[in-house]
Amino acid sequence: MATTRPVDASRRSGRARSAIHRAALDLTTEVGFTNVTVEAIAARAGVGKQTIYRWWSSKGAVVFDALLAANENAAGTLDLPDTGDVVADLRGVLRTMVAELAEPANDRLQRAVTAEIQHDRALAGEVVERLLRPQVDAIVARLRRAQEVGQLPPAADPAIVAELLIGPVFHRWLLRTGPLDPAFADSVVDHTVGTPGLGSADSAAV
Amino acid sequence: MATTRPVDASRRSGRARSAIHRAALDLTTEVGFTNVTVEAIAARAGVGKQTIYRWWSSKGAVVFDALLAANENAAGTLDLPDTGDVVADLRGVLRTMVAELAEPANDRLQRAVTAEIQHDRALAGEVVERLLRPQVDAIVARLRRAQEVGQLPPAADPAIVAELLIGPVFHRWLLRTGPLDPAFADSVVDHTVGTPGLGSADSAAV
Amino acid sequence: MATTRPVDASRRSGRARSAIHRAALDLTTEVGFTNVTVEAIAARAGVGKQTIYRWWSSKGAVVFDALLAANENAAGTLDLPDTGDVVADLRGVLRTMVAELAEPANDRLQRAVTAEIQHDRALAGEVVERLLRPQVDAIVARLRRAQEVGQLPPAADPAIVAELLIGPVFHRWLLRTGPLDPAFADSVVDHTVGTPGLGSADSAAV
Amino acid sequence: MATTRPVDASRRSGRARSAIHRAALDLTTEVGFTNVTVEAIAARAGVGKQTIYRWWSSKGAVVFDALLAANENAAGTLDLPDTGDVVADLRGVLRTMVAELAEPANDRLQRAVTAEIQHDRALAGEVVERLLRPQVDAIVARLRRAQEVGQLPPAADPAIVAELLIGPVFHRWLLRTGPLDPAFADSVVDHTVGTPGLGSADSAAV
DNA sequence: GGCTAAGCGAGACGGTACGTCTTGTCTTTAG
DNA sequence: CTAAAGACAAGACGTACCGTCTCGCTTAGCC
Repeated sequence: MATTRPVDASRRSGRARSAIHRAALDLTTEVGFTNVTVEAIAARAGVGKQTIYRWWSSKGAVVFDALLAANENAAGTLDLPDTGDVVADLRGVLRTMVAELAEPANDRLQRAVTAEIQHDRALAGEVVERLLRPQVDAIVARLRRAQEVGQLPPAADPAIVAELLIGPVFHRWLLRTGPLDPAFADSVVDHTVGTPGLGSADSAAV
Repeated sequence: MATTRPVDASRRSGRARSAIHRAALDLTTEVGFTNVTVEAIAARAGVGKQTIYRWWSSKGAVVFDALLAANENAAGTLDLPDTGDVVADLRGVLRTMVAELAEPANDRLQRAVTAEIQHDRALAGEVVERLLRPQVDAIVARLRRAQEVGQLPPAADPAIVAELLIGPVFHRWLLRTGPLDPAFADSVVDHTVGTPGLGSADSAAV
Repeated sequence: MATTRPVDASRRSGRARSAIHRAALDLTTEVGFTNVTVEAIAARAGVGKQTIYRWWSSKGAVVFDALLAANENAAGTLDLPDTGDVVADLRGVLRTMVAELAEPANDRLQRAVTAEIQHDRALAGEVVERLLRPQVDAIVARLRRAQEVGQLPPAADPAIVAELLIGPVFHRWLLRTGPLDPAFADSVVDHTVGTPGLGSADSAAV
Repeated sequence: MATTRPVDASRRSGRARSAIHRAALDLTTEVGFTNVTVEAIAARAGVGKQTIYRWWSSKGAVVFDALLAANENAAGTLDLPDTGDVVADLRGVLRTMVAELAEPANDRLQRAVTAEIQHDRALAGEVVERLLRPQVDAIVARLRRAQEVGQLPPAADPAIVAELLIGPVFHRWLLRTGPLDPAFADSVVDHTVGTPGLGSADSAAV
């Protein structure tokens, strides 16, 4: 060509970065995190291994960075719906959570993440802060509004209640202790914020 | 064990078996599951690698079998104390759970197990059935007794309530979303079976 | 056999012995000596490994014992034909030798033997004495008769001449330095005992 | 080298290559070819196993490549002395050959080579062409000069005569059919090119 | 004709080496 | 001058055999 374009190094490096992100995510869902190799990511991304090692410290770091980047882009709003009925709203939230975890690609990816952060505290912190925390905060906010309108006793700690909701779903999903379906989601919500008098036989007797 | 290949087990060397178990557990707590190698286990146990591969299919299988065997031996009774006060009893159970997870060696081992079973469904099933299930069942039994004496509303599903108790603890431990201390254990119990009227603002208002 | 350990041979199972012999020979021609394993011989013969190790000291010992036993059975007489024409007779001998070495199964087996005896002096001795020596002796005997009837100069050492005949054929076969065909066999005989005056230009000039 | 896999050799590390060559040769003479292992070569050379497997296909290939390289360096001239007396000259050649084969380190190495090339045709070809052929060619050249000056009958084929000289020495050495000493070397030369009339009793009678 | 010592088939055992794979660093080469 | 391509040292992988060692079970031969 007559006019050769000047090589823009910053743009090129961005190309490599996103190619690596894409390759990392694709490979993880295709063969599972354990079977992903740095070499495979480099090959798939059309990139030298050194280009990966220059910016990331390990396979884990690459894949999570990719995951976080993807999530951040797709983030959108995390405001929970507020129909005025906190039980109905939370049922919706937990049903969504259950549905997402049931989706195979998601399930695989989340399990890989959960497994991996068990031996990398730094990654763990980042994943929790950037993927999980926003979700929890949204629930806490919704619970606070419920408290304001008297749908939740003032004594209840919204932060604890949020964990009471998320914890069992997470537990059942991760350990497969039972079927993870909408019915379970509803049960958790009902036992936590829905059933009057669950807290004590006395109140039920009232 | 279920995780072993069904060869002729009658000729199996008990000496080798227990040496491998011990080596596997020791190494896992010493260097962490990820850094354990089959070769190291074999060397430490004074055993040929083939003797490991003859009876187990992977590093994971060895370590879990070791863990399960150790737990089975130490099992003893799983009956929860029944002081008549279900809230107090459950506080005790969760405080114990929290304390155990706080113990470094235990923490490491449990995290390794949890991470590993994410990519081995067979192991996952076994771990859940043999390590977790008994614990859950004991809590369910205790809850049922509470129901019989009117400390828990008849409408509550003891199985769900048990997960409401365990789930949040597990979640906070695994993801380190917050401090895992006795206070948190108490909070979970209180919000789940202790606080009258948590279930609804109405009942609290009564 | 000399290569076996002197246990109590009276109880020895003939069935096992011959099954091992057969398996050893078959496997050697099938996959080559290097790829034969004691375990494979045992399996093929339907025999425990210990039964082999009880009577032989190594894979080599088994295969050679098998080979020697087979040869001894098939031995018959080694008398060379004596048509009165020593050149014609030796051409026949060498042509036969060449033809046998050209036969693939034989070629493989002989090469395996030759390779193996390079690192087992005891086996080497036995192979030479029991497989090679009779052949050489037969040639020497024929040469002596030729000498008696004046077809070979009295000064020639029949033992040396025999090696002059066998050596080149063996050399060309083992190292594949050239085509091993009847023409070569004839050439060797002719240059050694056939061509008048090969020995010196003077005699040729006579 | 012909025994290597045709990867991109331009990037190859000369340091690794020669360290491997040296280690291979040293180990072979120290413990014998059979007891040499690729792992030991790698360890001794301070090299990863993969670096060996990247460029050679087997232990044999490494050792021979090392041997060939060493021989090529040390090659020098292969011109045989020409004193005018072909018998004396050839006696010298064969005595040298005998002496070299009698030297223990050499004996071990040559036997190992000879054994090994029995199950690797490619290696066999290379060894013959690069180690043996030059030697044979030198003898053939000397014989041709002898023919020109009438010390060898024109009818004799120098190539065959060369094999008549080398073959028996090789045969006796490899199979240990008898003492390999200078006397034998002389005998072979005398019976082949030295003794007038060995070819026929008639010429002797003249 | 029963006892007993052996040989037997089987195969687990502690080992060694195999040839492959991946890691993270270092080096070459082409654009 | 940079970055792809990929060689390198290291070391674990899971497999194949080694030669030794029990196991029960024939089976031979001496009492």
